[in-house]
Amino acid sequence: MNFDFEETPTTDLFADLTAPQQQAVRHVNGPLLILAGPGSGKTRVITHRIANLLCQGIPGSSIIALTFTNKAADEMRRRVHQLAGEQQVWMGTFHSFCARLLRRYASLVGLEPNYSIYDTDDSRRVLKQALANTKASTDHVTPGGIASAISWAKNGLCGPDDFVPRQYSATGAVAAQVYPEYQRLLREANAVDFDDLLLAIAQLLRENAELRAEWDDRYRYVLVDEYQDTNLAQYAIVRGLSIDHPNLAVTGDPDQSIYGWRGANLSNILEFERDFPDTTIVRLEQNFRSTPNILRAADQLIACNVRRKAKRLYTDRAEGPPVRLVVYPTGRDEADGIAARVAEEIRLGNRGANDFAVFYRINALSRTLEHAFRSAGVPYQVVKGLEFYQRREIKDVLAYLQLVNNPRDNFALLRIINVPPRGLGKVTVGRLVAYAQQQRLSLLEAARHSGMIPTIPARTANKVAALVAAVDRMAVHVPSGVCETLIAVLEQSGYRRWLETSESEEDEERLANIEELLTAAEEFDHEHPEPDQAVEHFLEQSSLVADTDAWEEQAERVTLMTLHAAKGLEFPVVHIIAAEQRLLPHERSMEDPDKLEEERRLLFVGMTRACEELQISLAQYRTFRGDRRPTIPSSFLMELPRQEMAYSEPGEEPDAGVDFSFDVEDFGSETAPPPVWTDAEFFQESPDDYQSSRFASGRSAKRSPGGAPTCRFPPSAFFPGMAVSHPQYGSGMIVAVGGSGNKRRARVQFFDDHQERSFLLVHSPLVPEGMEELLE
DNA sequence: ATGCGCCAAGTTTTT
DNA sequence: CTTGGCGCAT
Repeated sequence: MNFDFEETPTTDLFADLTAPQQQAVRHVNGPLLILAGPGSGKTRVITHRIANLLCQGIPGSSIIALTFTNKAADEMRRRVHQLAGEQQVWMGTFHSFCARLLRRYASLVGLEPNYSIYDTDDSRRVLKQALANTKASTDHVTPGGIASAISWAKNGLCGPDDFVPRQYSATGAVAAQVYPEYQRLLREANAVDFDDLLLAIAQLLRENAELRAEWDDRYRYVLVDEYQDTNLAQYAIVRGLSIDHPNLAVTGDPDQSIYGWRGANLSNILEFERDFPDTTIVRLEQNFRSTPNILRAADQLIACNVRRKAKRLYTDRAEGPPVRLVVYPTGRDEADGIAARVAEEIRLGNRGANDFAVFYRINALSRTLEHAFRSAGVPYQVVKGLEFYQRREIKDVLAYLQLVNNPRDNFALLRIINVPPRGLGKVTVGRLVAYAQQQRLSLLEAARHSGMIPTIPARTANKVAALVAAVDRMAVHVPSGVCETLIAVLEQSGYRRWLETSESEEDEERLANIEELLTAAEEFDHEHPEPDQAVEHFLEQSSLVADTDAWEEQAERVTLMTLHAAKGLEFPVVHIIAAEQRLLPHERSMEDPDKLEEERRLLFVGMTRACEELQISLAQYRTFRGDRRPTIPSSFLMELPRQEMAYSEPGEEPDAGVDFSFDVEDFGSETAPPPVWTDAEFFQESPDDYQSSRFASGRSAKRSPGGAPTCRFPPSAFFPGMAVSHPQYGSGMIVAVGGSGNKRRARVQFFDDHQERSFLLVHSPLVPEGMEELLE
């Protein structure tokens, strides 16, 4: 509103900002790199800067702000609105921006404007079909591996013909073979996958100079949030929009880059200054979020990374309670312990449920937590990556909508051709597909001709014809908006009746979900008064929203989410669970140093979400994939400032000076009690000592005379049941441990010679299985 | 063609 | 422990 706008004096935009923040907000022309540490008021700076640009008389329509998540875009929009009123500024995700642009230029890349957007699940089906069509050998490769190879290629701007597989890579070879067919199938169905959205626009901007100049001119001020997470395609897009008018402002933090697996290229931010000459660099290093205790721990951890821009984090805040490290006997104890602690704080009235968050590396770890919180009667919400829009019934119904919007969408038709069941099975589908291929028709067109397909019996052809007629009846409603079309889909497809007549409770829930979808559709219609493109835009939105976006900030509930989902958020109290080898550095990221650094950044992101209290925990035994295994403490724990942290076992006061020792009787007993680490044991070496002893004593550690530890792992890292290897005796398994501290011993059964041997752990060259590579 | 049941596999993170 | 894919029996 104009009124608001004028009531907000320019000076207010700079009030309560630090000097560096003001500098960034004031910056108008030329490239700007804002290196923003966690909690440094980055969003504030971006929104104030947009408001400032508007104050300078720059039209909102020439400003574009690109984010990675809808959540970030919504937040930005809300805050800019607050500062400067309703604006024409485009604020949205890269994908939604590209989707919109691609509608306009669809024909330039062989698409029609009503193209479908396939999510990962849909893309999988296409890939499966492509694999079948090319008869590629699937030995030694997984569909997932091929999918990510293709995705990787697209993010690196490699089209199907430029793809050069890595040598000696089975997956690469198959991907090279399948990629063109995969792409052909997508185009045939007038569909794109997520990566295509970026790829297509990047290529357009690169190859079509006129078009590039037009959009560069249109968006003279470009802002990119989380720049450290951009991949090559996104980089090309940003670059293309910033050549004639290089008023590009990016914010990011190399230490918070956690999407390398998705093709994010850390070089984009590390080399921004080289790419854009005369860049102004602003460093936001003051942290307004966390206590110094938390900050020091996070800072010391991240200092272990090599690929980074050194950065000093500081805060004016007062010291808080020490960061806690807690060891629980099992994963269940861990969950129960946290839930109990949270429940107690709430009961005492110290905190509300929404003050707490629990982070974990993988979604699978949420189950135990959910169970614990439910038993403890603590309200919680799980922020899952895939929820609503991935549900079968939602995807089914949306597939009808997709088919109606894009009649060439073969995969949508394949999905719903027999849902609800209408007697059209594999055989009929096969005949339709064959006919469509032979006649070069879309599947729906082929279905229209079902009566003329000799291989299809008349009775079946009638069923097919009925389906086609139903789809046609749905299509009639498209101009009237999403809600009406959706209702037509539910009626004409028989989907609603199918669920209604079902006895199962599951189907009842599905019906409820569909009602929810209808509500969303209604809302959408309400917000988008022009009904002609409503269905298309609704589909676009539903495929580009993640459920992370549905997280309710204000709800009185504990938040449970993955470390990835936590980025950009903050909570008074944060718990990070399962700080264990193979889980927190995830097992698939342990060998590659770059990936290991990314895991470290992930933990860094998690830690820096905490404002007042931070607890990192692990379990000695964890049940995973059905079986219970002893764990190895995360190597990252060795990189924290252990001397100033509070270490405790559940039930113990922090730093209570616990001293557990094992009886020798425990040796050899099958049911040995879980191993226990004392503070002293666990934190035996400072990081520097740890590193130097690691690298000084090579693979076959020699016994040093003075009694200094030569083992490269703390004695407490070894448990009964753990697989270990020995440079001389090969691999074996620990059958028992005893003693504590430097006297802790392990008895190992070796597989090679079937002998049992006993070791004084501090001096042993024993290495936990799978950790050998870590030692170089 | 449908539905059931078994076996197998595969599990990071998300637009 | 889950999901999904496949094969068999009806």
